[in-house]
Amino acid sequence: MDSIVQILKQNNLSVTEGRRKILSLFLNSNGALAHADIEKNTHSHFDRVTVYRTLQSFVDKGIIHTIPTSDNSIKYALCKDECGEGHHHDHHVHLVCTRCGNTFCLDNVVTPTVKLPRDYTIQQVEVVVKGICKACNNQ
Amino acid sequence: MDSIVQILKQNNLSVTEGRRKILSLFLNSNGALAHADIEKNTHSHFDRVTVYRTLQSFVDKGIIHTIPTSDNSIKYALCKDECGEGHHHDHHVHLVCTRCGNTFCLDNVVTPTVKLPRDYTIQQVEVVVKGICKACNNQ
DNA sequence: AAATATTTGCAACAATGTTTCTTTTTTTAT
DNA sequence: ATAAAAAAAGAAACATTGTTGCAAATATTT
Repeated sequence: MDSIVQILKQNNLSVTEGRRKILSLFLNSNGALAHADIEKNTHSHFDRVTVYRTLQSFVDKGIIHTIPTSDNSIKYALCKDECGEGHHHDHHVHLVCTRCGNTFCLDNVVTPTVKLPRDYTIQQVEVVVKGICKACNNQ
Repeated sequence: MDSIVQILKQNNLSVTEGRRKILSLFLNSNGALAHADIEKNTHSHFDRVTVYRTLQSFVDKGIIHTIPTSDNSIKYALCKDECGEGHHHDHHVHLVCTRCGNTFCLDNVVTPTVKLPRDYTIQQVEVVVKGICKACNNQ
């Protein structure tokens, strides 16, 4: 069985054309995708609402996660295995390439420990690095 | 001379009612503000466009900086002295309180060093911590 | 293959952000 | 202090992004 179908079934999502297509976009992209990227890649074959709902359900199931940005466009990227429904473990660093504009999850870079004063409680740490990605640096 | 007027003049911005008011909101708020917060605090006394333009000019001049979020609402906070026109040095950590919803710049917490593989270049590191702020923890 | 459950697409709406142009306000120079 | 020049504000129109309710279509279960 197709690994795309497998992922959907494992997460109790019915297998529909839209979900298959959108999930495959994530699997075949090494960078993060925004709603607009998906619209573009599918040539708006799916209703905008469907795309929003699909992304939301993928987030809910822990298949993808959101990446914070400063430019009012939520980006989404595949989660690694440790993520599941209701709990995300995104202990990796995100890189926004200022040359090509793509966003990547640096899965091998561990989020550094942040130490806050005693009267704060840490729940989650997000690190977004702006810089130049591998591909852009090597060209 | 009023410190608000002083800041505006130092940055070659003409002193208008809107800019004075919006800058004072930042000076009197310990957390970050979003466009909507400013609208609320000014009772929409200024045109929406004016607020957008004012925020943009403050960012351009290095008076405030944006904070990345995952929820499509750009937050702005005052910059410390090291920031100037064209270059921001936001080497501090941002805390989003999951209880009160406010966002704070933790100016005394130093951004941890992130080490990337050799073929990446780091330009800026943003750290956003989700957790509980001081005030919420002490109540 | 039929019944049930789920998802999709559509329409309408709400919020957020941008652009152009005219009027008003601020600054500069006299 | 005032007139000229420069800058900013406001208004209108538009673009983009995201949400909700509902009927039609598709997927799953039996």
